[in-house]
Amino acid sequence: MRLKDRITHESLKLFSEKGYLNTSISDIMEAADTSKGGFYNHYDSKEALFYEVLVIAQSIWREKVLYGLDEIDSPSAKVKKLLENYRDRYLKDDYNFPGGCIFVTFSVEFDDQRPELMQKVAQGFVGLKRMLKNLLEEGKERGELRSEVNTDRATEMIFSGMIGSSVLYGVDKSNTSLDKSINALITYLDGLAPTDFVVDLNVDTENHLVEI
Amino acid sequence: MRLKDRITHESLKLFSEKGYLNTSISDIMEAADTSKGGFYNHYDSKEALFYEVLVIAQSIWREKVLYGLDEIDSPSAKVKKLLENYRDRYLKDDYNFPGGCIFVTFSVEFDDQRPELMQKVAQGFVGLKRMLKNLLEEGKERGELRSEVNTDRATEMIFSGMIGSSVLYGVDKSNTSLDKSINALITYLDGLAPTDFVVDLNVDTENHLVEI
DNA sequence: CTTAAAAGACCGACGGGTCGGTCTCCTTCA
DNA sequence: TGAAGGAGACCGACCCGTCGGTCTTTTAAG
Repeated sequence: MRLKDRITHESLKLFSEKGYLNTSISDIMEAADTSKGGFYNHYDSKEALFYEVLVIAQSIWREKVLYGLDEIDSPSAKVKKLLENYRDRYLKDDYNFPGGCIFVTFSVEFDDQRPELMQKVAQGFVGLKRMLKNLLEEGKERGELRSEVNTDRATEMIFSGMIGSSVLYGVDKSNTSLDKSINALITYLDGLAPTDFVVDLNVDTENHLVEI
Repeated sequence: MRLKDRITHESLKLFSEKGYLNTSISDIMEAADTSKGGFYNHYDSKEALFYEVLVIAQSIWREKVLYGLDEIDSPSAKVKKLLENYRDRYLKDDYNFPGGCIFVTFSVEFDDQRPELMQKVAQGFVGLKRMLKNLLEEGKERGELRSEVNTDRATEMIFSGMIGSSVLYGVDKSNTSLDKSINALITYLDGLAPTDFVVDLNVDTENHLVEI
């Protein structure tokens, strides 16, 4: 692995653990086993490194979270797969993001403080939310979601649930509690389907509508 | 306002905006209009200040978020009121927390980095989650929630939704989008009630069960 | 031998924290 | 009653370490 790649990769990990502001260049130098000269030979400044790392992080995010989605036709199954990927392939990815979701870390440390950096990070959030919204809309059109489901509110639930889950995963670093919170979102999504779609809703009692 | 109170109050605000690690004592000195001597006359260290500010933040949180709950008998109405308080009285409280939820900020900057500080913050999360769980359990026992509702999953949804909402509020600082995400949680909560409880579900089409 | 990569000495700014000192106000005793 | 004394709030110069960043020197590959 070339030095430049070592620097970006170690920065990715350190930023996800400590954030950008609290990671010093000496931290990065040590992790990448290099020196000031080695670092500044490849990057003009810490901020230049940030922008490059952000782009890399976004591309890894896409590769992890959107994995296998294009092989799925059903929009609601796509959302489900996205949540599973988010849980298993992205948040649990210790190799790239040992400190949890790097975008959440960035957004918390940059708001009120570094609006120019914040903006770049926020774009990713907007994109994810729009994607969720579009998938749910399309799922509703196809009859995969009940007709009275409000897709705006469902998007809010899933989106804020994803962000909240990753914050809480950072707090306790417990795989089982991450599974619980993402699985709650998946069950919620399943619950939006029409009753004749429900095959594995796994609620306490099954299908109370029939009982009425 | 005495100097010590000015210091704690300004620290509260600065910590909520910039976090603990990225707030310097000079920032605090400037905001509280004092000097090194003035600061260290009241606090032994920056960390000692942190613990005091944390306790104050928690007591303000309780006062804001639990306001009026003891006058309510119904557990599910308590959860609803809590969410409204969280939205209107806590997150929008610019006087004390101009940077949004201080606990989220702390938890993101401390995980992987300052476990001893993290622990104190995490206790608050545990307490809130347990409170939500207990209220939903009790609501279910009283028949305010449908019998097939899984209170564990419902707790996950509301809890992670609250955390996610406050992160996203920090990102865009928009009252309307905060309202949207918290209102989605409230609507979700309403949706857990038995059908004969539903009076203002305000979904797109009303009460599809009747139609069947 | 050339040249790009990497090393590390060095710089000024700023971090948390210390310390000698001043100023104000309250106590105390003639 | 009023001057002496003492306590503690507050000030700011200073300490040492670390920050991001620069620059010259050394290394090593072609």
